[in-house]
Amino acid sequence: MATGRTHRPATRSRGIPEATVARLPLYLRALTALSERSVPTVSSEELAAAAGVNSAKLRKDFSYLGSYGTRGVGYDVEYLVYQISRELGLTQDWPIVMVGIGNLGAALANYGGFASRGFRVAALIDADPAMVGKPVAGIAVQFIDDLERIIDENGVSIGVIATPAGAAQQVCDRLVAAGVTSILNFAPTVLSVPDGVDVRKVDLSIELQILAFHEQRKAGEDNGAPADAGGPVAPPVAARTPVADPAAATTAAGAQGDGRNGPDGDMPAVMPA
Amino acid sequence: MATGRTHRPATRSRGIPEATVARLPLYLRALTALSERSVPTVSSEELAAAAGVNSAKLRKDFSYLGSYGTRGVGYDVEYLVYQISRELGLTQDWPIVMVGIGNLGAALANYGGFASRGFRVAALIDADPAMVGKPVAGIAVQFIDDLERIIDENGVSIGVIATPAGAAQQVCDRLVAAGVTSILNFAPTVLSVPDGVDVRKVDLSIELQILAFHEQRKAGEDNGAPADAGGPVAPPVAARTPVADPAAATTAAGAQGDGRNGPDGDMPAVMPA
DNA sequence: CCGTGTGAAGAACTTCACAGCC
DNA sequence: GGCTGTGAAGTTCTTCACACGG
Repeated sequence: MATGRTHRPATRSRGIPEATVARLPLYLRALTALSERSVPTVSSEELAAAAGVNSAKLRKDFSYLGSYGTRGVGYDVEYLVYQISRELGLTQDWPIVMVGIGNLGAALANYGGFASRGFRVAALIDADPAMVGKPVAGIAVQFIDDLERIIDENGVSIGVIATPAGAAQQVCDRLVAAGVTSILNFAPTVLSVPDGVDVRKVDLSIELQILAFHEQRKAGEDNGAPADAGGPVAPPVAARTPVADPAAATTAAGAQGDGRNGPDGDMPAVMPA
Repeated sequence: MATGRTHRPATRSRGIPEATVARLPLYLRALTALSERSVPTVSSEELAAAAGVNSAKLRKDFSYLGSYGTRGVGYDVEYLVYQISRELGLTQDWPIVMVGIGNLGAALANYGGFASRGFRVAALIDADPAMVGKPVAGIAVQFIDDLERIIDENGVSIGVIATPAGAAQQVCDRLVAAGVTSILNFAPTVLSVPDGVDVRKVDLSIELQILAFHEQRKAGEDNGAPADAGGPVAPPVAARTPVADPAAATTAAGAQGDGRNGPDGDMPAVMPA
C-alpha cells in the first residue's frame, strides 16, 4: 500500500474545479446579455437555461465562488457579472500577441469577442515579409524578428499561435523564452512547454471528427432515418478514403507520393527563422 | 475476457467513453504522422508522448476499441490508423455545409484539416447576396435560400455555423429541419436543438478566458502585486466579499497538460523541416 | 525480459434532495 | 412559498499496479 503520492498533494482548500472554471465564461456571457437588457436578478433555473447547463450544476459552481445569491430570490445580475469577471481575471487588461496572420489569424484578429472581454491585441506577428506592415483589423502586422521586443515592451503573458503546424513549436519556444506563460494554440500540433506554462488548444478538425463518430452511430442504430436525409449515408461518388487498407499486411507503405508537407497546410506562414 | 476474436466483444460495442472518443482524433493525428514517416510500430509510451497524454490512459482508451496491440512489442501503426478511422467514422465521406462565410467562415473553408480527414465541403452558404457566387477556397458561395435543397441533394448530415450570434439559432433551426443532425457551432450563442441532434461548440474567447484565470493565479502566487500592464479596472459594485483565496496552489494543472511534459525536451518532430 | 491489457483504487465531476434562509 | 447552498449519493474518468502473453 504505497501511500506515498509524490505528485502534487491534494491541496483542495480553495481551488475552483477546472470544470467549473471552464463554465464561468458561459455564465458570464449569459449574464452580460441579461445585464444589457437591464434584468436585475435571475434564478439559477433561468440563468442555467440561458447558459445551456442544468441548474444544480450552476448552483454548485457558484458555491465555489462564494454565496452570492439570495435565497428565495436569485442572483443579482450586475454583482455576479463583477464577481465572475474578477474571478476569471477579466477586470484587468490582458495584452496578447497573435502569431501567424493567415486566414485564421486574420479572422481571429477581427473577432470582436476578444476585445470585449478584457483582452487587447498588442500585436499581430507574422514571418512573411510580405505581410509586414499590412493592416489587419486595424493593426499593422509586425515581423517575427521583433517578437521578443514586442512581448517585453508590452508585458505580454498570453500568446495565440495560429501558424501552420510546422512552425508552431518554434514559435511556442520563442514565446515562452520571451516570457509568455499562457498559450492558446490553433495549430494542429502538440506543443511541449516547461512546467508553469499553460497551453490550451483548439483544433477545428477534432471537433468535426467527434461529431462524425456520433453521427455514424446514429446511422448505425437499429432503426434509422428519424427524418429524411438519413439513410445509409449514401456516399455516391469517390469517397476515396485517406486511410490505409484493412488487411494491409505490408508495413512498407512508403511515403505514398502525396506531396503534402504536413497534415494540414494552409495559411501563409511563419517559417523557421 | 475471452481472448478470441477481436471483433466486437459483446460487452462494450455499445460504450466507448466520451472522454476516449474525444482523444481518438489526437491519437489519429499522431499515428498519421508516424505513418508518413513509415514507422511500423509504436509503444504506448511513444505514442502517448506524441499525442500529449499519458500512456496508461492511452492503453485504457485502446482497450475499449479492442486488443489491437501486441504484448512486448507495441501497436502496428497502419492497422491502428485504420481501426481508429473506422471507429470515428472517417472511412466514409462526410459532406458538410458551412453557413456564414465571413472572416471566420472563409478561414475555416480554407482550412486543410477538414478535407484531409474524410470531410468534404459540399457547400458554402451565406445570407449576403453580395457574397453569392464569389469563390472561397475554390467553391462558389451559395445563397441561403437554397439551404434546404443543398442539404437534401447532397445528403448532408453535418453543418458548420459560422454566422454572427444573432443569426445562429435561425440557421440552426433551418439546418435541423432540413435533416442535419450534427452541428459544429462557432457562434457565441447557446443553440437549442431537438433530441437526437448533436451540437458541439467552439468559442474562441472562452478559451482565452480560461487562460486568463490561470494566468491570474500565477501572478498572485508569488507577489501580492498586481500583474503587469494596466491597472485593475475594478469598478466595485457591492461590498467585496472575502472569498479570497491567495493560497490556491490548485491541483488544476489545467489545459493540455497531463502533468507530464516531456522530460526529454524535444519530442519527435513530426514535421519535416 | 517487454509492453499490453485490465481489474481495482482513486479522483473528479454531476446529480439528487433537502435543510436553511429570505 | 420560493430558491439558494450543500452534504451525500451516483457517475464518469484517471491512475495504479500487475498478470499475461509474445
